[in-house]
Amino acid sequence: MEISIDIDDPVPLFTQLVTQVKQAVNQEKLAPGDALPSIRQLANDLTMNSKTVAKAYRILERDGVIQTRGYRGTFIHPEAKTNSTVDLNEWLHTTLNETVSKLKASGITDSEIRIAFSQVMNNNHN
Amino acid sequence: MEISIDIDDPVPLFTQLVTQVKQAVNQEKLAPGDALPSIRQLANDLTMNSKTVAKAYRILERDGVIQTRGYRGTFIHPEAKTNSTVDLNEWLHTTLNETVSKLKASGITDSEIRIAFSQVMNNNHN
DNA sequence: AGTTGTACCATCACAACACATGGTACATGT
DNA sequence: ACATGTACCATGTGTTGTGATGGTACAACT
Repeated sequence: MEISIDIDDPVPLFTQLVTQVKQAVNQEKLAPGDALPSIRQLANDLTMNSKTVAKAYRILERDGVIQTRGYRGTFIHPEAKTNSTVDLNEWLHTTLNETVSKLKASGITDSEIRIAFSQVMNNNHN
Repeated sequence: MEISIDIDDPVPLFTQLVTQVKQAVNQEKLAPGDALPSIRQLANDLTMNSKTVAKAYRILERDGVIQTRGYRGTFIHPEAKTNSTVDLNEWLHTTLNETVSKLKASGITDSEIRIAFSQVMNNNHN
C-alpha cells in the first residue's frame, strides 16, 4: 500500500494516515486480513515518529478498521469496509452542533459555553 | 451599594461584578427600580476599565437582572429577584454534560470532542 | 457642554491545548 | 536476539481563547 504524507499540509500527520488507510479500505486496495506495516517500520518509511504512527493506529482500531494482535502485528479488520464508511465524525459534529445551537438560542455567550464546556471536559461538575 | 473587587482573585473581574450585583438583589439590598452607578462612574470607583464594567452590565441585562435605559442610566429590573435566582448556568452545565457523556461513551477521544467543539463554535459546518 | 449606554478599532499577557518529537521500558511471542 | 504493540516519562512549538486594557466615536437627552 502506498501512503504519502505531506508535512506542509495543515492536516495533522496522524489524521492524514488515518484518512489514507480508510480510503485504501474503501477502494479495496486493502482487504480484511491484510497485514499492515509495523508501527516502527511505517514510522521509519515515512520519516516520522513512531508515537505519531501509534496514535493513528490507535484511532483506526477504535474505529474498527484495523485489528492489532500484539506481537503478531496489525491487520485489516474483517468488517473494515463497513466501519470505515460509517462516519463517526459526522455524528460527532451534528450532535455537538445541535446542543450548541440550543444553548446559543438561549442568549448564552460563546465565552460562557466555551468555559462550561472545558469545565465539563475536566469533570469539574459544577 | 457596596462592591468590592479583588484583583488577586482568580475569578475574572467582570464575573465578580455580576455575582455581587445578583447577591445584592437576592439579599434585597437592591430593589427593583433602584439606580445603579453609571458604567464610567463605577469603573472609576473600582479602578477598572469601563469596558470591563460594560461587559458585566451586558450580562446582567441579558439575565434580566438590570435594565439599561440609554442616556437615563441603569436600573434594577422589575423581576430581578426571580431572574437572579434562576440558574441559567446550571442548565448550561447539565445540557453540555449530557451530550459530552454521550459522545465519550462512544469511544470518541477528548481531543476529538474538543476539536469538533471549536469547529462548531466557529460555524465551520463540517 | 456634559452624561448616558453602546459599538467599533486595537494591543498585551496568560493559560490551555494540539501536534510532534524523543527516550526508556515492558510482556509476549518468533 | 529480535520484533510486536503499548505505556510511561519528557520537551518544544504553534495556535487559540480569555481577560483586561486603551482610544475613538455615535445618538439621545439634560
